[in-house]
Amino acid sequence: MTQGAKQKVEMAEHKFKPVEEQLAYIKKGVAEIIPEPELVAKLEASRKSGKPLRVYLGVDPTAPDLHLGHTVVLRKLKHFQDLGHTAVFLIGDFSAMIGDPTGASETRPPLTREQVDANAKTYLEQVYKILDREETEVRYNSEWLGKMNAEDVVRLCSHYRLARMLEREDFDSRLEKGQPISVHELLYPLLTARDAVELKSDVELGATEQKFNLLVHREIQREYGLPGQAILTMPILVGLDGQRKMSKSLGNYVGITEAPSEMFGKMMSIPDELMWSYYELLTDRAPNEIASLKKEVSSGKLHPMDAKMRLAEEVISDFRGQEAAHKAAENFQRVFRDRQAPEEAPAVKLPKGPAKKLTALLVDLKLAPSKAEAERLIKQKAVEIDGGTIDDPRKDIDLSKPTNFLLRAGKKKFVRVIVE
RNA sequence: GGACGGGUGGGUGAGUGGCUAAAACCAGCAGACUGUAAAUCUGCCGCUCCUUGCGGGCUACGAAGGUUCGAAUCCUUCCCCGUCCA
Repeated sequence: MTQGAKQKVEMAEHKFKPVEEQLAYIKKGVAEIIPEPELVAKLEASRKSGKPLRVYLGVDPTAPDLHLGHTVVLRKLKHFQDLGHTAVFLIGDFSAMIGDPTGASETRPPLTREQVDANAKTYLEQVYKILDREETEVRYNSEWLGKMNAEDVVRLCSHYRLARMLEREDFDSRLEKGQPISVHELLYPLLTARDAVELKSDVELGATEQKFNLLVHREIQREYGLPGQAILTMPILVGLDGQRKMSKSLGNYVGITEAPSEMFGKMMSIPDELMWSYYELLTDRAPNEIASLKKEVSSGKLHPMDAKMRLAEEVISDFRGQEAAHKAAENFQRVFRDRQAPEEAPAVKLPKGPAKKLTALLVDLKLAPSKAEAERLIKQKAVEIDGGTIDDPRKDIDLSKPTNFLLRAGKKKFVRVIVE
């Protein structure tokens, strides 16, 4: 062995942590590794050769904002990045126009090019709150999918069988229930498999509901003469209702661009039991740390509310910084624990003008979606001005002279109204 | 291409001429209780106007027309979905 080659091997040995150590880090919070021995072998090979693994996560930019549910898998990708592997963030700008049928009980309306582009842009900015901007390889699947011609598509499709495709649960159950399935939906897993082929990935990450797609990707990679990627799935993050998966359409989500105090309030509203899975999937606390926290709570040493507040503060500081998170925590204490007015309610300046109906004012300030709803809120004693309940739906608010009051609608919504 | 079944509010789903802004359930919202948790209980849950009344107007049962004093309900055409046959 030459001097140089020897040196190279030594360097390689030091580039990655021992496989066992890596594996322990990788496994935290993971739902399933398919197949685990293969992942271990890949890690070993990479350590030996000094070549990082290519680990990718594909995301369809179907909505402009990320929520905590999305971050679970992103955090796992970040873990690989921390270990020195190559994180590939794939934006499914092409596949988003088909729409992933996963978990869908009906065909999704396809997105337009414009929507997809706009979403992709805001996605990336948010993704960098978790991933290292410099170290992340960002790819768009239109790069290759957009170039495929009919022949390429036919070829690709010939690698998979209909019966296999229909095995997947959402197709099967839709078929069973007599619900429509469009042919283009069958294409989704195949086209995204093309991504795995192009990226020559060693590992692909996804939520458990993506398992079927990821497995197809692995098989197709082999059909194209590549070693099949290992698959790593993460559990679905349960939403605020404690029942269903966190999703925007269900409204049980915490967006990562939301105001810290908003995020805080939402996090606090999760069922107690749920906080442990949030700890596991949304923080970097070690499993044994979480276990001991849990023990403290069940023994009565730690109040569940305090444990939850700690969680909320930790998660929020990941996205908004420690200071903002801490402020949100203080604000929460003040408003809900001590039942005082928030220190900083969003202030709205109104022009001087004639008296206005309270119902109209509530709508103007977006505290109610319609006047009918505003009237209901008032009748239900949900509206307060400077701490005093208003129950007269016909009340007029005098805006003809300078004034300043705190308007509350419901538990969470406050606005400071200022007329100068 | 043919035969049959179907399209109702955010969801499931009742309703076959007026009593239906449309049952019931779920979701959602508000209040009580609390730890803004959960559970529970109570109320609300299309929009709008005012004289806030078991008030008036408007919009709504795939779409457009029609019958009728009156249509989610009947008729015509169209669109969409499913099942079976080819």
